[in-house]
Amino acid sequence: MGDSGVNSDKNVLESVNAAISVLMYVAKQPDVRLSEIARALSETKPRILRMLRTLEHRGLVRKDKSGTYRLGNTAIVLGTAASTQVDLVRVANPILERLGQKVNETAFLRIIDNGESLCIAKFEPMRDLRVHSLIGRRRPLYAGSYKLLLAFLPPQVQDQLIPAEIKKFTARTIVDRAKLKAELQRIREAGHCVSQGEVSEQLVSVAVPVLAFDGSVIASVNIAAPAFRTSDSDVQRYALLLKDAAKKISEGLGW
Amino acid sequence: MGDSGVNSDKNVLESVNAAISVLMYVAKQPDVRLSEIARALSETKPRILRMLRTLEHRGLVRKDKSGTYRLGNTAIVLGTAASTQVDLVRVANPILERLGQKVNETAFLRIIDNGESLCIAKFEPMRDLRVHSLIGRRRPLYAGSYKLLLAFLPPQVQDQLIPAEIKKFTARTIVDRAKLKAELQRIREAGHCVSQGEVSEQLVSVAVPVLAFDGSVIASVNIAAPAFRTSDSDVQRYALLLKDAAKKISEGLGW
DNA sequence: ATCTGATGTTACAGTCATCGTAACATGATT
DNA sequence: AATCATGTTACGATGACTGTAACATCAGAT
Repeated sequence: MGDSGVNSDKNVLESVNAAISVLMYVAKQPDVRLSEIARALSETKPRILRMLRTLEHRGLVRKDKSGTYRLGNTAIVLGTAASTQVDLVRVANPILERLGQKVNETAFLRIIDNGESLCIAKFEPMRDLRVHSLIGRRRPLYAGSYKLLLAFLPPQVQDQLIPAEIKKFTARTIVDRAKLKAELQRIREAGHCVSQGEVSEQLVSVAVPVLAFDGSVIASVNIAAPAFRTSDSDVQRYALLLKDAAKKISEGLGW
Repeated sequence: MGDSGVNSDKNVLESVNAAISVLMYVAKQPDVRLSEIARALSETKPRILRMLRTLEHRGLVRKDKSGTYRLGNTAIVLGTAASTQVDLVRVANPILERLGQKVNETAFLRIIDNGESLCIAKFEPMRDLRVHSLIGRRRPLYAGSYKLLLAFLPPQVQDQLIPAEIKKFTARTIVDRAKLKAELQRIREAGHCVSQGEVSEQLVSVAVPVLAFDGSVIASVNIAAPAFRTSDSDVQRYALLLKDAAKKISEGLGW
């Protein structure tokens, strides 16, 4: 694995790395105080102060009058530039939007990042009751429809990524390792994944793989919807629409 | 002014600051090589390498197979979080969109950042010929409709921000200092600013101030359009619509 | 009003992370 | 081959960064 240790990666500048941690903490917890950051990251206050000053100097964070910090203008500039530079997101966004509009439910895109499932693009429909989704949210790879990404990895990598202790989100969460592996096999054969309340009781989620130019799975497109308004035929329809969307994204990536 | 020097700000971590420079360079110049960054920033290659490795380790940049760097997934997460945290952008975006849809032209939001005009939100209509706009683009404060922000600053601050040598973008650019100051006075009285080809020959741009809760000017809303399809009455209409949009944004900020 | 326990801030001296040099590796172009 | 780019590794010197300690400021409690 190479980077199995705590602070293993070589050639990483410690102070820069720590500053990024501060930045990401502010991203996750807006309107946070210096002391809270120091506590959460187990750092000293002077160090955090110096880092916040540096980040503020560049506009990445902004200090409010009340003394709390939140992200600043430079973070917006950065994110906008990133959206145009990360092919996957740039290509997927309009396709996700059309898909989501069509089914009038939440659609999103997930990738594997650091052994977790990470949401990097989304669409939410304009209706009162809808599934909330959040870019940047991380989820375990073994749960619900997130497991689709796991299913298309080599078995030995799967084994490494499935933890010894599987967290039981709901009564339907698959906690048995053997059952999970069998389910992964089934997903690979079916080419899509359906989760009926495995992570949240009342939610149904369908996922489908997005292929890169070389045929490898690089992401998943998902639709998530409240169970009460999602019939079996809806699920079937979603799977088909998702496969179509995934194909379009793949093509957009230069398949 | 306190921070008038070149590298004046105290308590700024040099290595973190330099790493941010690398990050922002990648944001501006996608698919850039290590050597080019080192050259552009006048740094040594090993230093840039260490910084890129650190940024890559956190997913802020991504190294392509060809050895070039571009922004990574974490930058997207960061930017999305920033959009929801920066009040001005969050509030302005939907209002900008409605405004832009209505006039079927490009609308954007600008603030003063580091003595320049910085674009932090935009809307572009879906039509073949439209004004291109870019979040993160910086423009001089004295030119075209960008000067609206300058107009509402105290006179002595204006004097500091107007450079000795004014760059002549077009034949219509106001290069005379006295004329510029007179124009700023006129803008303040009128409450809006019209630029007819002062920055780009064929463009008309109208701008209006956005007030913060305390009545200070914190941003400008602009509409930019090709001159040939923009009549004087259009300009008048834009000014009114802009004032309406600016008022809505101010209210959204808790005016 | 005084005390208490937070907060953010400054200063400083030690040391370790960070730096640049130099040497090497790799690949493209002549 | 030879040249001139590129990216990479190693290592010793040094100064940027660190934590400690002391101070400042504020809120709440007594």
